Amino acid sequence: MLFNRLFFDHPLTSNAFTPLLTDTAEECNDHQHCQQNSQFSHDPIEKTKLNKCMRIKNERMHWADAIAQELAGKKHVIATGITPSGPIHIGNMREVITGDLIYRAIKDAGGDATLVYIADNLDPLRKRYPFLGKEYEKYVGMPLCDIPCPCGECENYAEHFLKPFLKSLEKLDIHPIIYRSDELYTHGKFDEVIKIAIQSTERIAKILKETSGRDVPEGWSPFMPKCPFCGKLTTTRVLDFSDMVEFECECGEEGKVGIREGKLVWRVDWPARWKVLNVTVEPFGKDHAAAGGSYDTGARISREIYGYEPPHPVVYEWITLKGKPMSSSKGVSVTVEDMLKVVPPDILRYMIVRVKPEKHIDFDPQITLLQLVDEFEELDRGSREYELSHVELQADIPFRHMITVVQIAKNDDQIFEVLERSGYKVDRSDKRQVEAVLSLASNAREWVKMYAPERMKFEVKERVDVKFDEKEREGLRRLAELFEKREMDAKEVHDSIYRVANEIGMKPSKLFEAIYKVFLGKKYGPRAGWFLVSLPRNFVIQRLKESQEGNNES
RNA sequence: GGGCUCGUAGCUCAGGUAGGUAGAGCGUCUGGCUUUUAACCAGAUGGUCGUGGGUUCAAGUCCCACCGAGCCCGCCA
Repeated sequence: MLFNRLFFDHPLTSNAFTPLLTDTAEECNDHQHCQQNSQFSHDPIEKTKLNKCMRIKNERMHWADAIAQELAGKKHVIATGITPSGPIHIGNMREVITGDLIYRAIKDAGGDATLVYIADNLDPLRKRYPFLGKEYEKYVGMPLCDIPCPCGECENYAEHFLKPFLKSLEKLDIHPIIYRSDELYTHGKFDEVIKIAIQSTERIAKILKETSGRDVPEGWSPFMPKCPFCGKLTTTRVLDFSDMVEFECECGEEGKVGIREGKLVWRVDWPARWKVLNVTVEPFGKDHAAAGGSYDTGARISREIYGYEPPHPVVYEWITLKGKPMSSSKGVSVTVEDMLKVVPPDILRYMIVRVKPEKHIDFDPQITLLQLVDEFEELDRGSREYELSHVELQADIPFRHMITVVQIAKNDDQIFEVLERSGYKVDRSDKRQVEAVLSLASNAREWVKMYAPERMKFEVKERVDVKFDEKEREGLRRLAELFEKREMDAKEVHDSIYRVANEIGMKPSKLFEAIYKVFLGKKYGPRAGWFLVSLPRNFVIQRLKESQEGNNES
């Protein structure tokens, strides 16, 4: 970043062709010189030196900044969009996060940008998905915004899936201007582009044929009227157009509707939208990117029909779930909502931030996810990755520790007590802090429930139900004494365990096992020192003493 | 059949529009802290850059061919 600014802030001077030789990049103060000269010099040694200098600009730059740099000098509208035909999963989410990152990068570079999200709620329901009841069969072909909500509580089908998604956007600190396509159409924003499309039917058909190599069917129209009788978009055929669209429908009816009663087919809708919203940057999945795919046809329609330069494409790869492509309809998916139940939002952002859009991501909610969390928490707070991932108001408590905490605490109050004892201060009068902590705790609790391997799960037992041998009792007794004597911090406790074991000639591992058995009834558990100080001190003392009861007393 | 994207250390990835001595994190190993337990510190280890050609004084980087993975070309976003 810094190097880049230096590079670009340097004006080209009049003696640009004077060789400027330096041994190290730091010594060079005018990279423009080096750039020019490396191209014209024929002396290999000189070239080497010059190029070495130029190399400096190849220092790590985040992909979002690189895109922003490429786009510099113009006002931008970044358009994202997802069809709310089912639960929106994290694969879909890549589109919006990618857009947001570019948006932030442009802003950070001092540019002007707007982020837009378009909910394609006018798209027809393609089929009755497995998660829908039989009664939905009759809605196939109707716009999503005209179909009743599955839970009966939202305005319509589209809103049902949109609501949790929009809420997730908030959590992810993504704030696009939100459009719903039914509003864009019915409010007349698309009037113009629809008219042009219908009038250009022949030319559009030709473009589609030329780019995708497919003949469009007889009587094809870029506009799908919505049949006022059966409410469907997919069953109508356009017969004629003057001011109104004349159509016939498979339901047997025919008639005329206005151009606000319907929708452009996807391949035309896309470029039309670019024109209407002045879109200049468009992230999209690789499915649209192939030759003859919808970006190709869209770009031509945009130029040739709408006279609009198509937006800068940003192609992103799919996110797979343990190797399988995500698909809500096949049940192979993790919804954004679900993921945010399990990890804080910055982790989801980081997952997208850390790799270039064209890189494929395989998602595994179990251990890999935890590694992702660790990696993020270890990240240098000043790094660009951290900056781009970071979401305001995040509790600064390691997730792994929280996993221990929530398994000790029985309720919200105890969470704060446990945190306090283990050295994390939370100002409980600060509502936002409290909220942040509870939200992280809820993530951890959910993660344990859903994905934790057995080894990481534990429960503090109500009573000791294990008997110990003499050595073990001795070790535990001495620990109890230490706890009684004074308060210790986690490290001290941890050290004491080793010391006590050594004092009585016991293998430390045996003492650790005994401790875990006393409290958890298992031979292993979270790091002992940190675990023990998380518990109430009196309880620890009492429990250690209880371990003395049993066969040696009788 | 046509096309798009990806292939760099054991793993995850930088090295994107500028050819110039192959990088980071994690892991692994070693050493240290009277210390294997879900810890910390220090150091070390690690790659014929998918393969084969070509251009060049110089190629992970540019060109061609091939291999492997995924996807698109069914108007369906």
